[in-house]
Amino acid sequence: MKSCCPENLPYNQRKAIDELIRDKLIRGREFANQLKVIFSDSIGDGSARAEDLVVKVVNTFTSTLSILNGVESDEVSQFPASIHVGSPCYDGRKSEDSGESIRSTSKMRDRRECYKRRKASHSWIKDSPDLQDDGHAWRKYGQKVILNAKFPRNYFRCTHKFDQGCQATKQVQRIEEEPPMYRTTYSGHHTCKNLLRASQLMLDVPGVTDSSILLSFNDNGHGHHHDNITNICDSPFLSSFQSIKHHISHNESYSSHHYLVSPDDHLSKLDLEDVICGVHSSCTNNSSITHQSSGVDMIVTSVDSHLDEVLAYFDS
DNA sequence: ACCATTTGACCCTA
DNA sequence: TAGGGTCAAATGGT
Repeated sequence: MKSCCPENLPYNQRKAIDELIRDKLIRGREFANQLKVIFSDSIGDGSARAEDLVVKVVNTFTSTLSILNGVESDEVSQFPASIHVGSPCYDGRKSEDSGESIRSTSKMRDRRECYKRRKASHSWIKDSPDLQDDGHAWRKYGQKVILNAKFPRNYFRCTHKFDQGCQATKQVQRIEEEPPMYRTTYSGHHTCKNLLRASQLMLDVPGVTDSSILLSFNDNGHGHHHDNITNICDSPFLSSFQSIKHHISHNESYSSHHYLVSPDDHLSKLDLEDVICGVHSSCTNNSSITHQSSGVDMIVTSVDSHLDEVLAYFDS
């Protein structure tokens, strides 16, 4: 399966057009988000329905961008099966063949065409002392011994990769023996129907629905490309979380790099789902996700009535 | 029988 | 060419 662009175009031109499409989609989503804010400020049945439609538009942009980010600049794309029926990469099940090696067969060419290494951007890291359920259904597809690492790395893809074309993957690696610590690297956002389960997990916890959520950011110094981020809105991290970006760019910070999201902000389930997918356990613990290329941390904390204590903790 | 995991092979990127 | 991400046949569990 090729890029979004006509195959007869040179690679760099196709790449440029793909970039253009991505920019247009991002802008479209921003406009839809702004429209959503306007509707959420209005009152009445009509505006409620309109807001619902705008939410659908935003989600369409988001899932399309996820697909495009999966394609990225690769010459060969990884579009989901749902829109590319018949691709040998996405036929859902391996086609049983003779015992003949795939070498020198057409099958080998097919495999080569569908194989592309995933890009490292749009990935985020979560360290955790245990392997909690993050609310998504994962299927393990590989394990590798990693050079200079004590423990093997495990590879997981979304269970709905084939039936819904969901491109989300994660890698899990134990990084500490005692105390136990696991590093999970997520790549790609879920576009499957299971998407809401993670945020549901958090928001279903008694007492969480009526409490605020604190988003804390800090540049942990591991970034290579953007070492001096004074305005968190400029961080490439937030290009993955446009609705959060919109919210914090229109609201005052509680203190440096701390933003409070209250239930009144109309930034509940749908808007926070991407973030919570990464840190759903924040309802009981403080967990962070780290944007891999920029080195920016985002911490999501349920605040309850202890806002001052939480802020003091992060400022210390 | 069906589905998930294991594991060696394959193949891409740096 | 080494390292590591993915594939897919073999295997195991229900």
